[in-house]
Amino acid sequence: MFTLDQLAGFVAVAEELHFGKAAERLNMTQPPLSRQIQKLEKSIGTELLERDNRKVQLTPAGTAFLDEAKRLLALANRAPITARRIATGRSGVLRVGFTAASGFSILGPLLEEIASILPEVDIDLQELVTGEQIQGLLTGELDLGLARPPFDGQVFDSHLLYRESMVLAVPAGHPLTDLTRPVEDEDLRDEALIMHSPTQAAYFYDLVIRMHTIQHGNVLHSVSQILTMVSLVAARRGVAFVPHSATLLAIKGVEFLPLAGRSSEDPVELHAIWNRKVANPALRRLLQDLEFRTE
Amino acid sequence: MFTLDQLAGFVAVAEELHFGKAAERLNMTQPPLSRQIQKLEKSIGTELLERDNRKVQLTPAGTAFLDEAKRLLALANRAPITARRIATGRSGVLRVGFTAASGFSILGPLLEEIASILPEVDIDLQELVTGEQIQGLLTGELDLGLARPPFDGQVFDSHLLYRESMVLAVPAGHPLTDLTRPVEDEDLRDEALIMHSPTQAAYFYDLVIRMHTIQHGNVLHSVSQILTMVSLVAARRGVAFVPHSATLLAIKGVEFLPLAGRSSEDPVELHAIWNRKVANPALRRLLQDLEFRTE
DNA sequence: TCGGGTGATACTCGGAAGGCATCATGTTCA
DNA sequence: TGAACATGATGCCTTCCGAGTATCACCCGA
Repeated sequence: MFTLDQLAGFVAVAEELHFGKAAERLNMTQPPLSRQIQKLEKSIGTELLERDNRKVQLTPAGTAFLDEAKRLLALANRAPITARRIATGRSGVLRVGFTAASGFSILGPLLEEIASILPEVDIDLQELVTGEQIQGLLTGELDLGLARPPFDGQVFDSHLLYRESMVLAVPAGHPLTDLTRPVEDEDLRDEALIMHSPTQAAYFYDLVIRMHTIQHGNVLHSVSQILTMVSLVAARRGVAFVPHSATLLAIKGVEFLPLAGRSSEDPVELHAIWNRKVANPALRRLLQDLEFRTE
Repeated sequence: MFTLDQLAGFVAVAEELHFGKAAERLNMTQPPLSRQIQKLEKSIGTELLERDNRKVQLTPAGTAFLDEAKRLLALANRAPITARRIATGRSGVLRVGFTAASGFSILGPLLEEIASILPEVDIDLQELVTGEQIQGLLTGELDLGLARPPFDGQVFDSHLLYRESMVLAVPAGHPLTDLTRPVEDEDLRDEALIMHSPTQAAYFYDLVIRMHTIQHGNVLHSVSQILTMVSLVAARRGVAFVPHSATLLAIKGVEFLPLAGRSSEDPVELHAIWNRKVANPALRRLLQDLEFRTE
């Protein structure tokens, strides 16, 4: 049987793809690390890494094993924490990731609901973008995420929490506020636009691109946080597409206008997502009580 | 950090509720087991077992930890097995590229055969032209291609899957359908011809150029997809040389006529090709079982 | 009070793991 | 083309961990 140290060694090498750097990261020298990996491979019964004298690569088996090793280590890290929590009278921890935007609206009520179902469970909250949440759910550092599509249905199960419309954030007193009808794309032809980052906020970026005709010359900034966008609007730098829940932000000098077209059909989705391999007993109980489907 | 042996020790004691019997089950003596548990508790930071000199009981923290420990051990047992399965090719992913034309005919049966040889291997299919397949095989993004010559025999190994003839696709009711003999090049002197793209479908283009005398003034379109060609024929835009397997396309308003000369000698080849440096164990197993030659 | 049962402790020894020095091999650049 | 460099593997030494044996400490019942 292998040891957890060997797993940690393997993960380090698999991530660095370099024995020396991995050894450094593990605060040890390279030779014992080499031997660790050799022993691990021997006890597994198959090669995990392919090393010619120039570079290190994962074999297919190694790729799969890396996944399992990470999960194992995450579980091994979490188990003692859970035990200690229980020993001190609480019954566990639920680590929840959420996107900033979900914090404006659903997070509060959801937490209250969780607290009523699992009164003795500590809830550990982290604001993370969807990509980071998915990473966390994979490694077991997170139990539940409040995130936006897309995510891999093979690995994650999910539950649609709610849908909302997009609205347009404009500075107070802006000419568009005089309109008595929803804002059309045409109206924005000459407006400076504060856009979402296509990498950091891909979901919103894609949504807006899909539903609206954007004059690219008008785009001023690419930002990843809704709050930042609204702040920039308040600073009269331009207008911005934001989810309806952003109207709950009481920021002075910003008004929110309805949009015409498909943006009014609640296209913005927020999902609760979790790893299908639910490891945390508190989460399992929560999903049952909330009647989210699980398997 | 604790060790997996300590976990196994803890699980044994937790299930037996007796150090001596647990030690026996683990093929060891009782004293080291006691110390194992002590160390485990120390590294966890909390008591897991309550022992007075008469009996052993789980603490609440111990109960929760037992759950996690079992899960951990199960995972630790399974991970090497999974890795070995992948290494021996019994499990994993096989990425297969295929040309659209091969999809009409051989792809279905081939997939069935692969599925029967490698029932637990996921097959990832991508429709790609030969050039893209070769690229994918080089970068390792593809394991197996169903493609047409030419390709570099230094780098790729291949196996001829089948040969077929070229036929002529003509609109229904076209005068040529009245012929009782194969179509000669002469017959096409005044026909509008839908040709293959010399860049995107070089294989077919070269084949036709080599085997037939084409009146270049007659060429109407250069397209890369067999399906597109047949559709254009159906739209009565002209006639087209297509591989025999295209007759399997049930497109209305198209008839297929035999060709005279070398085109009737099955000149169209479809090969399975793969990188000589087979990296994917699933592929290695497949090639062996299909008795494709490898080195 | 004594004997049986049970978990903890003391001591010893073998093996495993880490560090240092060095090797083997492949790459790069003058 | 050859010398310096980079990188993973090996040999050797030392340390430390863990298992075994023997024994202790404690509780219980007769």
